[in-house]
Amino acid sequence: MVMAGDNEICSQLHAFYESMYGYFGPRGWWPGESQFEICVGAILTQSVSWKNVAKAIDNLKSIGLLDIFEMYHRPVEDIEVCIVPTLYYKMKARKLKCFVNHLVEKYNGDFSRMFNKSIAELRKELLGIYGIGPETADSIILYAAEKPIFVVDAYTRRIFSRLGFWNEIVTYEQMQEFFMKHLPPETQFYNEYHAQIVGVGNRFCSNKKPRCAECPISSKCKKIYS
DNA sequence: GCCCAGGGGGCTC
DNA sequence: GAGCCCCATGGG
Repeated sequence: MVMAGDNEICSQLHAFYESMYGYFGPRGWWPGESQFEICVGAILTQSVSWKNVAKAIDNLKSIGLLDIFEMYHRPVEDIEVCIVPTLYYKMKARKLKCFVNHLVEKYNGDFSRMFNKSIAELRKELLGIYGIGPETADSIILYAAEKPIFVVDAYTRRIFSRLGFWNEIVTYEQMQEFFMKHLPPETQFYNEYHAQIVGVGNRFCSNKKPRCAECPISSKCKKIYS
């Protein structure tokens, strides 16, 4: 972790945000027309880019499976064929089933009931569902439940290690605490901040082909990869 | 042909 | 509780 003062870190984080927002504009996250679609997307995007998830979501929609009770009643094989593009499709179909089972059997499919609790309680509950780890739980809390928790991911790890804030072996919780300590807990701000980071990660900061020269925050990077 | 992609579960020690 | 392997496809 860096040794700079908290105030300095706060200003740096805000400056990064301004640079990214200036480049991309509002990103309108999370893509999804319903809370259920957001949750499905959060599970499907595990370890895969959104492009593949979009195909899978379209497939699910086309046969009416992007519906809580439809997904609850239909066999897992129906889900599998729709989500092949998202990698690990057999496991992810099982994960979707576990999530929808929980939602229906405990809350009769009512998200407002499921989300009507503190962030800490909701997070603990989500982490108890098969297939939901820290990042997926936090994505659901922020984007579906609209409660202020900062979502971090592989892009956050990579970008902020290249910016010099930590090394790559930092834990998920360390990264999350870092942002939540230095940024005000506002749902819409956390929403947009994470969306901006993913934008930068996608376009400029891949492991294969970094494009630092065009990246809106690369001038702050300590390490430049060519 | 090879590498890697926005995680998470399960096992080992 | 860290360190591995597994899942299993598609694009650059």
